[in-house]
Amino acid sequence: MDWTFTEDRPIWQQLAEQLTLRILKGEYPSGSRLPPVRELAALAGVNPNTMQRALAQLEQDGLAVANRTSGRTVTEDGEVIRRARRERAKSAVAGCLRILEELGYTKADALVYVKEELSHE
Amino acid sequence: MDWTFTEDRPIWQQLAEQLTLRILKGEYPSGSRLPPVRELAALAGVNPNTMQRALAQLEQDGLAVANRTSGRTVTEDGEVIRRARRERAKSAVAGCLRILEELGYTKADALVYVKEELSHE
DNA sequence: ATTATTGTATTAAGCTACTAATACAATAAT
DNA sequence: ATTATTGTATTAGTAGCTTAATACAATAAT
Repeated sequence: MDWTFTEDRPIWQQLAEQLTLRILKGEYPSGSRLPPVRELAALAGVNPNTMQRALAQLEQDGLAVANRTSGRTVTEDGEVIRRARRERAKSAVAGCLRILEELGYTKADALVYVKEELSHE
Repeated sequence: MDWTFTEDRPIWQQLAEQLTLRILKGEYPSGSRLPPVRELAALAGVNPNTMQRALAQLEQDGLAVANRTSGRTVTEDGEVIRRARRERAKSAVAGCLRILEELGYTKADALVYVKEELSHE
């Protein structure tokens, strides 16, 4: 992954999202140790404080646990991760369907549209 | 509509999106006159400048046209509106599918998921 | 015991973005 | 000609973000 950011939102939010994605993808498996804050910050090219802010978000989400001096690990609760995965997928689909509905697409229309997009992708 | 905002993004962006949606839905038809900046601002409960900023975005998108003292109208180019509709729908679907793919869903999985969401909605 | 590592907290500075208040400019209405 | 309406521009204040520099706390490693 490449740690690229857009300018329309705080970097720490984008960092949190990308870190979360890596966990959900299994790149940082449940129970595994995350690199130190300073190292992650260097990798992403941001200030350690900014990375710290992002990691604090992950902890609030229950995805990571900080252990004083032995670093920080991904939660060992696999269910938390699976739930996060489901929620992310569900909100993505729901958000998409909401927009299509707002635009006046019927459910049937929406499905056809999704199929179409899938076909020529 | 209710002009509600979240705190994670600039209000003017949210205003622009909601105004755009109204146009795409036909609430403000092609060629029709939009309420004055100050009136829209009052309706939405924001500062006129903030609304002005949102309207500037609509003009940049080609959806609205400002006429010095005779107010501001929705573009008369229906094609621009239809294109905006398509783009909005397409990006919604594409964004959703991108997220599902990132999470490891296959295309078949994604379709099943969408169907499921549609069924119990 | 000492040292190195790691997470956390604090303070400050620079910068940008958002919002607000107000003034200005142009023209339609009278 | 005057007035009211409308879009636009200017200025300023506030808040948040990012970075930076340090310092502290806890504990694993030696």
